[in-house]
Parts: sequence; structure tokens; C-alpha cells
Amino acid sequence: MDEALVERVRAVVLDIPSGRVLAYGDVAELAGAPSPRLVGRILAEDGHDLPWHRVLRSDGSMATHLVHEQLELLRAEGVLADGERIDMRRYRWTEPLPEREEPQLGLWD
DNA sequence: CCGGTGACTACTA
DNA sequence: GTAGTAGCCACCG
Repeated sequence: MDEALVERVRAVVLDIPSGRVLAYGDVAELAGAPSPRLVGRILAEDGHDLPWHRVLRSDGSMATHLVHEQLELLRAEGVLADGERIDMRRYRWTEPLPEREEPQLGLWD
């Protein structure tokens, strides 16, 4: 594996704030990975000490062998699931957002 | 070299 | 909404 890439992916995942999530494709883009599949592979091998649960599929679903644990970890951060799916429009972390604040959190349920 | 297999996605129907 | 398909990339047999 490309160790430099592994470190970039790990850095991106570490940057995801608690209570927000990213898709594998997002992480791939931010870390310069050639394919989202690589991100999944990297997390499987070197993601044990990362907040890996904040990374999921672009449609808000997740890998079958992880779904239960992942949902529980996310729930502990306030990321609530609709069944076994996360509402990506609501929880997806799009950018560092240095200035812009989230406009009134609870207004649109 | 080839085909199968994943912690994946985007497009089409 | 769901299902099928093609593209994706590293690994393994």
C-alpha cells in the first residue's frame, strides 16, 4: 500500500467533527485517493484507532457487518438514523466551515 | 495473465 | 422508491 496515502486518509477521517459524517467518496477526494474502494480497504486495515464510524456510503447506508455498531456509535454523537440509514443531507460534513455557522439547528425537523 | 472480491458510486430503467 | 450495470483499484489464488 501507499503509506503516504494511508496517512492522508487517516488525517481526513480524524478531521471529521463529532456529530458529522462523510461518504467514502468524500474522503477519497479530500485525501487524493484514486477510488473510494481504497478508502474502505484502508479503514479496514488501519482504521481501528480512528473515528471510522463517521465514514459511510454516499446514500447513508453502511456495510452489513458494521451497521449495528456504527449506528450505535453515531447515535452516541447525536447522529440519528432513519431505520438503518443516515440522512446525509443533514449530517454530511461538506467543508471545514471556518466562518459560516449552522443556521438554527432545530428549525427544520 | 485472469477472474473474483470488497467498509464504493453514479447512471439508467 | 428499488434493481441492474459499469467503472473503480488493490489483493489474492
